Order: sequence, then structure tokens, then C-alpha cells
Amino acid sequence: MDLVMKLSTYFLPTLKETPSEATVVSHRLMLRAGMISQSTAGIYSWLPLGLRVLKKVEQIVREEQDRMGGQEVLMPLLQTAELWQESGRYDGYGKEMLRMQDRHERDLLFGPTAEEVITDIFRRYIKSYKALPKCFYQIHWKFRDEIRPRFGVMRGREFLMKDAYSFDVDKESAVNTYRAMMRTYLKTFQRLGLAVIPVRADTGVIGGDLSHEFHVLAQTGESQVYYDKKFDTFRENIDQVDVDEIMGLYAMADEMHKPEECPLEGEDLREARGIEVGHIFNFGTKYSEILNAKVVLADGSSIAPEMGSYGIGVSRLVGAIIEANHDEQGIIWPESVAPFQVALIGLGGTVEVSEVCERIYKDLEKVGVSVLYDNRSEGPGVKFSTADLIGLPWQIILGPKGLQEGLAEIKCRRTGDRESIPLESLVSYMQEKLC
RNA sequence: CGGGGCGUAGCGCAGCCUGGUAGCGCACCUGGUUUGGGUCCAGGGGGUCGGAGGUUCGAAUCCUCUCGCCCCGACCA
Repeated sequence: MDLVMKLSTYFLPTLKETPSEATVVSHRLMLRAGMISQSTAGIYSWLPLGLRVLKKVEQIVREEQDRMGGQEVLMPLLQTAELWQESGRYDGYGKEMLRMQDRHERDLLFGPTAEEVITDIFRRYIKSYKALPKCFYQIHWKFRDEIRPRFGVMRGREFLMKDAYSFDVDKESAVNTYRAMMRTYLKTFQRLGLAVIPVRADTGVIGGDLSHEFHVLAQTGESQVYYDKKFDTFRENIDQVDVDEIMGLYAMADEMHKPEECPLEGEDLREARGIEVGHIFNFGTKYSEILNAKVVLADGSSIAPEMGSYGIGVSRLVGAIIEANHDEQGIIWPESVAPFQVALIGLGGTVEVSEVCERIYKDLEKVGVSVLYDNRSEGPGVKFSTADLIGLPWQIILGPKGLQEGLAEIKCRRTGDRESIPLESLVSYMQEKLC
């Protein structure tokens, strides 16, 4: 990705007024910040600024999947009906699944998930218990023809999802994989700057017996979650807490919460709003059995491997991050996903100011800091508003007055704190702030 | 899918009730002005009034049908 862009040429169609269709804050801000453009209900184009964020999120998710031993694959968008008929889900999935025919009148569908495809791959190549465990994942577009898409990219029909599928030789090994994925998820969400609670969940259409949903805590969340207050104290280093301990704590989504069965009382029980951004399942041999995927054991007998599947809504996360990180002025990106690290704002439109600004961004570029330079001939108010709206973590402001004294101002978007820094130490100061 | 709302310039809206051939703010273009919080002045371009049919001398406005978008509910990453 380019480290430096100038606003005079960058495609950033910001809006002063909120389009009337957007009611939730992340949707409003994504439209106003020129991140997305709606094509039709639940289907969006990602514009340059939004795409940068999406890719950042995607990359963090990918790195953590790789770290836990996942192997990335890319499966087809279109799947054949036969495979789904074989698994028995073709009729069961309902209208949410978009179905179509090719020119030969062969029945196809736009994949809403990929258990069938991955199991088909597995059964064609993997024959021995020695090859296990295996975990595959992809980050790919899904289409689910939701009854009612809403909230911008938080509930689109077309959405970017990380879906992973695991195969283990037995239950015990499968539960280990499940725990490893739990740890991976906690780490992933922590890197994304989100407070997340893993709640016990219903296994729904996917089936199975062990399942957690991951909810980003945000006041505007769609679902109510109930959880042990210990989660609040884990927040900072949740990835280092023992996974069994976390799984042992009480945490339930609304529909699973039974006050009479809840072991917590009063202060110990926290209630909050959450946005579901991830869901993990262990579902045993449901698909391996029905699709006849088998491995041979040491004793020559064969078994159907234990499977799990693990989803993260990558595009939904972009919305969820905004829900959890914004103020009246606009978005406040966590540094890990910010489309650029620094907004460089040149004021006054003098040659001197622009020359120094050019030098600043070149110096920052050299040390790997990404900068969006507002070199438009707009007044200061417009530039400040734009910078606050798009929410880059740091603003470097240089005006004629500061230049005379050899000072630039650095503003932290999140706290609003401002500091005047001598121009010559600007780069090292920024490097320090960003590490 | 059930209930509700809305489609008029890129965006936000007025006009519709009570028909007479479209207007305001922002954005955009030109010239000037301004430069530490969406500056000010002047001029300008842009609209098959979502679509089709009907009533009428005449329809953004009334009637019928249709398409789309949004909100509330059941489902989901």
C-alpha cells in the first residue's frame, strides 16, 4: 500500500450531511468518511479509504490464523448444488442461499459457507490419521440473502468473512484445536483494539455441541450479553489468560442467559451490549460422516475426523470497530487498523508551509510512517473537520505561525491532546508515538 | 415474510392536502476574498419530480399498478 497520499488527488468523497438511509453511527460515518458506497441493499463498494481499513483488518486476522497453524486456501465463490444435496443442506438452507443456474442449466449456489467444499477437498486427498490435525482457512466473500440487510456493512448480504475448518483424529484433539482457536480469536480481537467477550452459544444450523460467539462490547450493539466481571479485569492481556479459565467463566448472550441458573449475582454479573463478530463451532463428525470423509487409524480401522468451523466477519468488524471507537466529530481508528497513521495538515497555503510539509511527509515515508497529506486549498476549519471525521490517530498541523517558530503541532485524535514539537525532532517523536 | 415510512439536482430537504409546467441549503464550476475549526461576496451549470398507465385543456401534485430504499420484528459473520 502507498505510504503517502495527497488529498488533492486522493479519492475521498466525504459528506458534510448524513445520507438519510443511514441510522447507525458506523454506517453514517463510513458513508460520510467516503469509505463505502452502497450499490443496493446490503451490497457495497469499498472506496480507497475503506478498503485500506478492510485490508488492515484482514491482514491481522490472517497473521493470527497463520500463527495458530492455519493454512490459507481460497475456495470457489460458486458451489455446486450436488455437494449440498449430498450433505443434506441444499433443501434445508432456505432462501438465504442464493441459487442460480449456469448455461447448461446446472444448479449452482453462491457459497454462504464452505463446510461441504472443504470436506470434499479433505476426502479427496487426506486418507491417514498421520496427516491430522489440519486446519484450513480462507478470507473470502460470502453471500447470504438476508431477509433484511441493515446497518451498512454490519449486516450486509455480501460480506468478507474469514472461515476456518479443522479436522482432528479424536474428540480430545478437536477440543484442543477449539481452545487454540479461542486463544487465537482473543489475540486477534485484542490486536484490533476491541474488547470482546466470548459467550456460550447455540449451535444453530451448523450443528454440534460446543460453540462460542464473540461479541464486541459497544453501546450500540444489537445483542445483550451477560458476563462475569472478571472479563473486565482481563481486558488488557486477555490473550495471556488461560483459555480454560476463560471458558469456565459465565458469559451468555441474551437467549442463552437464564437468570435462575446464573451463578453470579449483583456486582459480579455484568451486562452490556455486544456486536457479534465471530463464531466458533465444534460439531464432531456431522459433515465428515455424511460426506464420507475418512482417515485410516494405526490399527487399520477407519474413522470420520472430528471437525470444527470458525468464522470472523471481517467486513462487519470494520463497522464494529467504528461503533466502539468514535465521537461526535467522527471516527477514532485504533492504530492497528488506521488507514493512515498520520494526517498532515498544512495551513495558510503559503509556499513555505507546503515546502516544509512535503519534506515532513517524505521524512515520515522514509521511516515507514503512512501519511495522508491535506494539501488542498481549503480553510483550516474544513481541513480539521475532515481529519477528525476520517479519524487518523495522529494529526500533524503546520501553519505559518508555527513555522516561524520552527514548531509543528501534534494532536492525538483519541484524547485531543496537543503538543508543539520542534520540526527537527518531529520524525523521531512520531516514531516513538507509533511504536 | 408481516407491520410502518420514504423516493423531487451529487447530498439534505420544501412544494403535493387545495393540479397551472419546479425551488431552497450544502456540494460543484468561474472570478474575487479568507487561512488555527466546515470563511465571505458575485456570477454560473445541473432535475425524464423512481417507473408505467389512467383522469384532466393541463399532473411532482389526483387514481391504479409497479420498482427501489429505509425503519421495527423472526435469522445471521
